[in-house]
Amino acid sequence: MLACVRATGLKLTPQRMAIVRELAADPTHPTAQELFERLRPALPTMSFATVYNTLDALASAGLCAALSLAPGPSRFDPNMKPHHHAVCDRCGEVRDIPSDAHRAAAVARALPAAPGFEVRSVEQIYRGVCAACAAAGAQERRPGRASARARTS
Amino acid sequence: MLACVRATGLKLTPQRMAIVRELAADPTHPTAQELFERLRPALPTMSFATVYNTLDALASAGLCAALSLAPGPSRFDPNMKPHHHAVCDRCGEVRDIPSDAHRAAAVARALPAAPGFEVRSVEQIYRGVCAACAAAGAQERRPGRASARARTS
DNA sequence: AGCTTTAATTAGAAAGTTTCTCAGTTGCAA
DNA sequence: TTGCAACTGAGAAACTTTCTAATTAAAGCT
Repeated sequence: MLACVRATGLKLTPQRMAIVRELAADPTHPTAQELFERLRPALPTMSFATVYNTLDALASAGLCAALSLAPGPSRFDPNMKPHHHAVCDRCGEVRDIPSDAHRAAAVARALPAAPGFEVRSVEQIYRGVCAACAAAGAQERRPGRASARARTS
Repeated sequence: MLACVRATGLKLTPQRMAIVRELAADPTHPTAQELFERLRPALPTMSFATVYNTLDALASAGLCAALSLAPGPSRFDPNMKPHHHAVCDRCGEVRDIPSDAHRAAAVARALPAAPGFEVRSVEQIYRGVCAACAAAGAQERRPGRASARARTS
């Protein structure tokens, strides 16, 4: 993945290398804040804005994806192969779900309900409760910004 | 819908009636800010927090859905029937897409890739460019928080 | 290696979004 | 009608993201 960064014209700085390495190794879709805190010991002078800038640059270059699937901060996904996501309404955890290859072929088909809308990708969102939250019981809620309203559609 | 508000134990205040009426009549998935500004002429003393509180209460009661499908503020959806969404990567517009009834039956099926995850709903997200943005040309971007990184997966 | 160009980094401020506090008000069940 | 619990309004606070300006550093070329 590091080689890809160069290939897109982005400069290979130590901060970027660290961010890319950390993100590529992490399947849990970390937030910018989480990455920042994990990297702070190694790069104590790195600015928080650099994490945002870098993730934004990576996403713009098509090297990672920014996910906004639930309230709260964006999460970043190093997996650029087509796939779906399972989102926990309690803790906000996002998990990859491999997509059936045959269904991915439906991408770019016109939407009868939205004439003129040019579809570039289709993803499926499975909303529910992850195993950990289910085990923790019904009274638990994730700290901070999540609440019952995290449920959508 | 107003009757439903009472039915869930929520009190029927003038503010709530106005918010519910405005939201129910609007298929464009308005943000809290948009609703607040539209209602301000009629309810000039209403607080912005009241709009958030009310929408949160409605969503918790299952009378509307809070959508977080793209960067930027949450959008609210009065349509509680199962359906999908088309999201414009440029302007952030969200449009309803009716769901095939037979596919909705797949809800609650276990996910082999995420054992223990209890699926409560499945929705499909079509990402792309809406007709208006496509007509406006490739150089246009939506104001504020959107950018190329709005693309996900 | 040194120079140049250009992009990236830092730190902090600012903007935007959402939640919280608390005093005062009001819907509504009894 | 009365009392209680829930709601509202106003502002502050917390959180997320973007921006600014000055400095620093990477990449390509000699």
